[in-house]
Amino acid sequence: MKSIERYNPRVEEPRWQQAWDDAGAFVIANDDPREPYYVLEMFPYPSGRIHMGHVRNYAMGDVLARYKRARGFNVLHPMGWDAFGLPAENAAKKTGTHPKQWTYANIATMKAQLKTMGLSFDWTREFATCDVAYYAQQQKLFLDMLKAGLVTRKKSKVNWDPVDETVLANEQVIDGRGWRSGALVEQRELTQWFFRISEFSEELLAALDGLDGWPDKVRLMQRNWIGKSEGLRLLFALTPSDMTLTPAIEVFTTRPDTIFGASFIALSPDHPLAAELSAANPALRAFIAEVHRQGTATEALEKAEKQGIFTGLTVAHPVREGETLPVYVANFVLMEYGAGAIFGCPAHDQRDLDFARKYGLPVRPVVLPEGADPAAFAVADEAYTGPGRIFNSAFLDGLAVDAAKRAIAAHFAARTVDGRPQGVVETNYRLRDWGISRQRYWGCPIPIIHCEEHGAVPVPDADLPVTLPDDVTFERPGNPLDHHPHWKHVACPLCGRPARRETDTMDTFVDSSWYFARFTAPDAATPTIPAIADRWLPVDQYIGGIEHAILHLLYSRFFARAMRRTGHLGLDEPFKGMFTQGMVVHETYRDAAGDWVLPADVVLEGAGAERRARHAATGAPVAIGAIEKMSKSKKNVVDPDEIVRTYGADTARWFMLSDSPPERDVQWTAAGIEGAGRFQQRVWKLVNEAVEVAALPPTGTTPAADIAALQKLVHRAVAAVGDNIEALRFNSAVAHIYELSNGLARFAATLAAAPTANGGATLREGVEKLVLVIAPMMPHLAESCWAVLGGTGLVTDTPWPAVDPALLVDADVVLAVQVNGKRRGEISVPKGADAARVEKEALSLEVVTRMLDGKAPRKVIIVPDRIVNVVA
RNA sequence: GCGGGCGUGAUGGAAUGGUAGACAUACGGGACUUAAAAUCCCGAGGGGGUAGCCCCGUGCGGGUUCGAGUCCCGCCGCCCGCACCA
Repeated sequence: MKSIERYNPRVEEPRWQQAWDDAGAFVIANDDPREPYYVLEMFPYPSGRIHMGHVRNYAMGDVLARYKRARGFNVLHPMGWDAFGLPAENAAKKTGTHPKQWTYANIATMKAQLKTMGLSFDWTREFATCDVAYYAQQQKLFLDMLKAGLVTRKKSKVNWDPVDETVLANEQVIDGRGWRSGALVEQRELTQWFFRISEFSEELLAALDGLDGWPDKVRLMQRNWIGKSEGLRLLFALTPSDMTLTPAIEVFTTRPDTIFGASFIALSPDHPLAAELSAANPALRAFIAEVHRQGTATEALEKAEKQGIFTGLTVAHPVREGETLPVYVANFVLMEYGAGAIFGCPAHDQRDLDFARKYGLPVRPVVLPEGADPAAFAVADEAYTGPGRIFNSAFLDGLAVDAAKRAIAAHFAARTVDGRPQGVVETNYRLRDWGISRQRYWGCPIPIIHCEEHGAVPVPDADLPVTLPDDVTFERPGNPLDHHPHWKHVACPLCGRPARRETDTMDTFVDSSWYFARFTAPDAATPTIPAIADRWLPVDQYIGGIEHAILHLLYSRFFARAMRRTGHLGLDEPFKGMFTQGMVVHETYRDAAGDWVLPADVVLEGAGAERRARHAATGAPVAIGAIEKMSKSKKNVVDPDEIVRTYGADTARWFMLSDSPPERDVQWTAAGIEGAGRFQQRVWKLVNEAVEVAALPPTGTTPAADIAALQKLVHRAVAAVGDNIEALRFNSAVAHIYELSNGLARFAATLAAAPTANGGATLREGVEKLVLVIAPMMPHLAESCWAVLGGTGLVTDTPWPAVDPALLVDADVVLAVQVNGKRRGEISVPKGADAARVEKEALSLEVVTRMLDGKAPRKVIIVPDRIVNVVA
């Protein structure tokens, strides 16, 4: 047999990419009659270069897209760029390159990199969110949402960096200082634009139950984030009354059943009443200022001691006649949640207990754990928050917690304070409105004009889009749009008098909250064409990182609802299936000086405990460190370009999909990628050999049983690979492909020694199917093999191989025979054999008779076609 | 603190409550080679036995079951999310 040349991906891969391009293989039409299927991977931020995390993400999506296409679907598989964001402005500050230039150059680089991976994207639908055509539509959406009452403008507290003159996200505040400037961060009240996501709190929560194509973990994270809690809004009358202040203080509680144990009231330092009182109370003023100063250091909050200051006010105890409760301002009460004030029941809330112990307030247990002695039950350092019966509580005594909540709610509903019901049942959510104003240049301008007379006026349709000016400078701190000589000076659309353009831009999360819809009609003159969007949406399978489990996915779910209200979409849930992939991790290496070393500069020797590393160039020893997420800072990165150049895209894709389950982290290793490369060569060799062996003059006939065995192997593998791809279990699909190719190779070797006509035909058929099932994962190799096999057209246009169900079942089955639950032997019986026969055969096994030692079995359990268990 | 997940050979990992370790990597042995690489074949959870076989084994301790890696309870360890949410 002639020797087979090695498969050369460097030649073959570009060739097939060109062939797909020429055939327009992945350009799809909205009106294609085939059933639509939408596969989407989270689009990348154009940071500069593709990394291995992208490779893994897109490899997974591509397998599914190609598989579904082979299954006859019209598959939408688009790609674009999440292109607005701060890094572009930082680059501008550092290198002087304009954000636009920097961003589009990065896109060009990364697109070229993606092209070498042979991904089945419909590139005709590509867009970047910084394209004017895209953000123009986003401005229309914003104005429609404003009209629909889904946008508001309100004051809110923000982290303000006084040096950079910008708002910082919580993550950008480190130890109370700006991450970039190092300046002490201030809390400022700014008027900002908000999307009213909280309007949908209940809906967003309730709909999670229906998202059964999502990981439970993500649904749970969203549930917690929305944070629903049901309780009572309760009024406490000031006593003695002071009408110059307020008649009553309002609190929110989820534990009204513990009201008899209440021993104080605490206001948030941001509570209006606290501000009012502080005017005449320097100590209180100082306390509030101190809390604000500490407030920004989020990290310190968890350890911060419960602190408070007595305001001098007291309120009447609502159920203990004649008693009063002191009113404090306390550092642990948040203004943003509930009523910004609480009542403290120290016996049954840990924070209240800590506070009460510090300020010597009474601790009165009112919930008795099941079985506890009411006379002896006491609370020391640990509050009791569990279930039980109410005691020490007059008319609530003896009730369970839930019953007591209802009873006390009814009690307060029937009473009034200041002419209002004293208690009102209320549901609260942790979810707050989404503040989208950013004092930055490289984002979507908010299409509003501020007029002294008319307030915030929407930019008229005719004046849209509001485009970003190119001539901006980044030398001065603050927002370049604000510094621009004339951009913001415009006339009021209503009165024509001088007015000021809104210079804030939108949070970049807005851009990514509806891009999936835009892909369905990327050139439309409206944000979407609803009929087309509704045909494609929801996205059948969305794939991306777990880091977006909350914000991005929640914002997108909100946007779908907002777009439905404004007539741009006909559905609520944007993503039917969601999959969160694991990270790509790699060992870290450090030299003697403690500097990180790139894996490419490291030579590894030995195995196990003997494993050593040294520097490739110098030979100096290098310490092998922890396995961590690939990151530039630790240099434990492998460049996809390098891998594609050395091994080819298919090998990189194959390695990313094999071994690790897709939801878990995958460890990149040199051995792993080499193994994947070897498999690529093995398939190539097998296909070429099969063609030669099948063409050899026959010397006999292969027994029917051997033919059937191979066919079974092939059909089972095809079925298993399909099932596994559908379930996104790519690692299991890979294992079945290995089994298939190993089986085919063994068969080919046997046939080479004694060629037959029937064997040759069966082998060829098997190899053809192998090629078709590896195609979603190694598409270039599959095309090359297909050509060798003389297949018609491109694999890309070839349907998934059919499976003969008859070949998936056996005539005979091997049953494991257990004695007392331990496997002792096996019997082969016809499939579906009756219990009597199975029992007879099992009991006649030598090992079974020996174990039974002449006694009759106590019981024989037979699971048809699976197992026999003899209980001795 | 609250919530969730995970723990299986040297390693990554398979396994609808039904033959634990599929498949791969690394390793050992062999074939081919002057040699190496590549390739192919064989071996392999631990222990015992010439062998047929036997004992032990999925973090630890219990339980349910004819049967548990899988279900339940309690620990230990690691990872992730949220975090003063009343």
